[in-house]
Amino acid sequence: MTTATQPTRHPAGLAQKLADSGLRSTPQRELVYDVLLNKRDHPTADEVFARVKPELPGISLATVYNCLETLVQCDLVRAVNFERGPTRYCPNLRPHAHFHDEVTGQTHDVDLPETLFAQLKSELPPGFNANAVEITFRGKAKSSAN
Amino acid sequence: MTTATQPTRHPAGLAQKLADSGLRSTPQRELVYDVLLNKRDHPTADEVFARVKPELPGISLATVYNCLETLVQCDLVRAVNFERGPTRYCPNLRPHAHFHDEVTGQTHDVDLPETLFAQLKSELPPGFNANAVEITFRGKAKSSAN
DNA sequence: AACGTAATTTGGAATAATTCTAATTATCAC
DNA sequence: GTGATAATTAGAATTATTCCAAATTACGTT
Repeated sequence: MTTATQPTRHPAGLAQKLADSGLRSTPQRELVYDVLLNKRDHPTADEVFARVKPELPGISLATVYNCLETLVQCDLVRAVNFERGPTRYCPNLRPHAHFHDEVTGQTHDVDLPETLFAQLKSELPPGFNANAVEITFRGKAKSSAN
Repeated sequence: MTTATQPTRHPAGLAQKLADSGLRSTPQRELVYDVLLNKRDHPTADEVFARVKPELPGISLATVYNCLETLVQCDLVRAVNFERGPTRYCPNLRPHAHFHDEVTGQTHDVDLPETLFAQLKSELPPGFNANAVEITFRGKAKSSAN
């Protein structure tokens, strides 16, 4: 597999979004972002590292952590945590919840209407002001969904 | 503060619930459970350890972890995770969400109608069968609520 | 094209929370 | 009381992540 054949998937917005935050575009950051866009299975930092290394053999795990953190900071990627497991990364920016399959260990996105998030926030007692809501399901999915 | 004055808060159900699971009642387990019932501020294992040690100076941190795990197994306590922070423990068994105050770091229970949990589950695409839903809010609370 | 400055990357050490292990101790049924 | 089994203990080990200081790279200016 050569580098030339794969489309550059990131919407070119990367360099722009980075610049907006006063950050530079680097091969490492672009590649990490590409990897997240191209296989949206909520990989861990280790998994991203493994996917990125063949393309950029010199990259270090610390850099993968740095890049992921940067992408989260720029609102290009979301960090997803489930119980005490390693943090997973998700380039889906639409409002959605996560479904953790107890059998396969896989994580699936579940798109939800924004009204539902709003409704949830409205259930908060007075004085509580939420700027984020996270919803996580745990259970079994019928074979290979998503 | 002496030991004698505090009421034994656990509903005596502890020994029973433990027995139901083929487990034994021990001073360590009772004390850990008491501590959770008496100050419901979602303590970490370390915090539970600190609260328990004055009463039972010989107790070890490993035992606190073991006891907490046991209580979770018996459905007397729920483990609560927020991002990568240490696991917190919550004896509130009613259906509820958690609100993490970004300013104080405190965690508050937010009771929610069961209908809401049901409604959420009904939003899942066909083939997804959830047996648990977790809802977490992040934001600011007006001073000392809860 | 070379330069200086600052951001970024790197490898390895350090940290934090938790789990594991092997030995000791406590509990319950008889 | 005694013995089989479960629970506790102290410390080592593990896992995911962050920190650090040094080396590299990129960018804007000449």
